[in-house]
Amino acid sequence: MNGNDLGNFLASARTNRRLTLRDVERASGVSNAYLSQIERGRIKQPSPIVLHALAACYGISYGLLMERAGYPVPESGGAVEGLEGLAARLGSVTPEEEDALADYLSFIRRRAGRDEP
Amino acid sequence: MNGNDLGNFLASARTNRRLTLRDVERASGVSNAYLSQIERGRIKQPSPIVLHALAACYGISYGLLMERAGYPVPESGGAVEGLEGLAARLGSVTPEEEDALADYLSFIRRRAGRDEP
DNA sequence: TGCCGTTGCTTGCAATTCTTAGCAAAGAGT
DNA sequence: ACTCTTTGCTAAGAATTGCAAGCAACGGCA
Repeated sequence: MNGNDLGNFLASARTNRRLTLRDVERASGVSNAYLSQIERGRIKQPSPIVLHALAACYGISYGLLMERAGYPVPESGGAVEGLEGLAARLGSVTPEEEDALADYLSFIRRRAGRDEP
Repeated sequence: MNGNDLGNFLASARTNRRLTLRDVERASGVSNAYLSQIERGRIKQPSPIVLHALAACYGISYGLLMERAGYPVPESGGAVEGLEGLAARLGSVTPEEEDALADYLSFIRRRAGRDEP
């Protein structure tokens, strides 16, 4: 919809770990109100300090969050951006879930390929 | 004097290159007014985007400027364990596909079990 | 002397970040 | 019904970033 990217990413990272906004507030020090604004796209570029706290809370890469927020990242050329991004977003995945996701992606692409090249 | 560090660093970087504030403005896009404020310590944490532009202008390390500004610097690393297989299977993924996969995983988990993280 | 361009710096001002306080809906327990 | 907690979310404000405009001092040149 909107040019959001970081918000959806952080929202699914949180919900997939089954954490509430206040859980993350206690663990990271970022207020639940502010976190909600980030997830809903009201805040476009949170400070790197906030991103670092959230990365530590979710156990994902700080550099990846920097990239998602639109900040330049020292070393990343963005070559493997898609893979790490998805992995960080989904959290740990069982082999069964892995199979299901792979199948579902194939399904999506097959269906999309009919209307949209 | 102050707890300044970034300002003095940038000021000497500029004067050692015999550049004026307006030279740097033209080369980096950062206004001379704002540059002056940074050098004098009035601005404590410029955006990473500004730091990146200045680093490119002076030919110095962006990560170093981030560090001087008091931002956390992404340490190279940060791999997510257990997801290499999935990432290798799925290949590169568009943001839209990422959203769909994240939603689908939430759907799977909600349906499969309510007791297990 | 007067005039003009350059330099560093300050002054408003708009836009953004981030917090505290609080609201409405949903749920569980009595 | 009622009460209390938890959840996501919003409102209002303080603090900060960043820019356009302008100011005072300096130097060069006729």
